[in-house]
Amino acid sequence: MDERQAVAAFAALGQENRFRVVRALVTAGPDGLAAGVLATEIGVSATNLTFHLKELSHAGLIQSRREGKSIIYSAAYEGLSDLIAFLMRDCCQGRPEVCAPAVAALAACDCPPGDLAHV
Amino acid sequence: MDERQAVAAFAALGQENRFRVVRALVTAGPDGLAAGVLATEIGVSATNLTFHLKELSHAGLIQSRREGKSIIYSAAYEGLSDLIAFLMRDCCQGRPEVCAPAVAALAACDCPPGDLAHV
DNA sequence: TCTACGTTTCAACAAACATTGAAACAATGG
DNA sequence: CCATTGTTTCAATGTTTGTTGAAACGTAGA
Repeated sequence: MDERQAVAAFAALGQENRFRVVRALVTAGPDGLAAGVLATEIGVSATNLTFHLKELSHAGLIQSRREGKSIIYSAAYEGLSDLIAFLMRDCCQGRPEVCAPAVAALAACDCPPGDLAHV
Repeated sequence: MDERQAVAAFAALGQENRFRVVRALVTAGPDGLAAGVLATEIGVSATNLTFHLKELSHAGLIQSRREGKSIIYSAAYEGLSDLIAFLMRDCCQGRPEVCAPAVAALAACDCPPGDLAHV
């Protein structure tokens, strides 16, 4: 991930409705959510949602697939983790004041302990 | 850090010039950089820089102090690490696909090894 | 106190973004 | 094949954001 992509991703997340979309999709997991469901969940019109979804998709933070009449959106885990990684790489710069607290956040994360055994 | 603050921080970082300011200030360390130095380094007018600095300051990502004629800006490490922590907390949600790669980034970070011993 | 320097404020403008409603498109079931 | 449901496209609009130049402010040195 280069600077341009990172800035685009930050811009995508820097909008309330889009941020909520991402959160909803991450929470939903790999199965994702249909556009219509998302629209009601976020409380935004279908038209407007489409606009934001395109924005997020372009930023590489979400992806979509068709399933019957519905279009199912889901979080792009790779894009999200790339962003976290980029932010940490870019901001740590040899300063534990920045990245050490992130480690604490990691501990608070709900991931199954075994999956992080290699830490 | 709540959702509103996080979104504001993302929006602040979602602009090329502001992103570069933050990177320059993190790189500069706690001593920070004078506004004028930043302006030439980023390649932006003093007026415009002030605009972006206010934005970043409002988002809690930088801080300033006066030193003689100059105003010295520096990174707000707490704000930055809060943001990383928030992103990880919010995005991991029990999914190691997201946070495990962040751990790898941590390993790549240049922090003095001893400071992360408690990981 | 006068002048120079570094920075910010202000007002104006252009560009980008978010939101809306109507219309079009794609897939399904009758 | 028609009607229905779910989603997107399009054009129009209001709002926010980024940029600019001139003017003002604060500090320091002569």
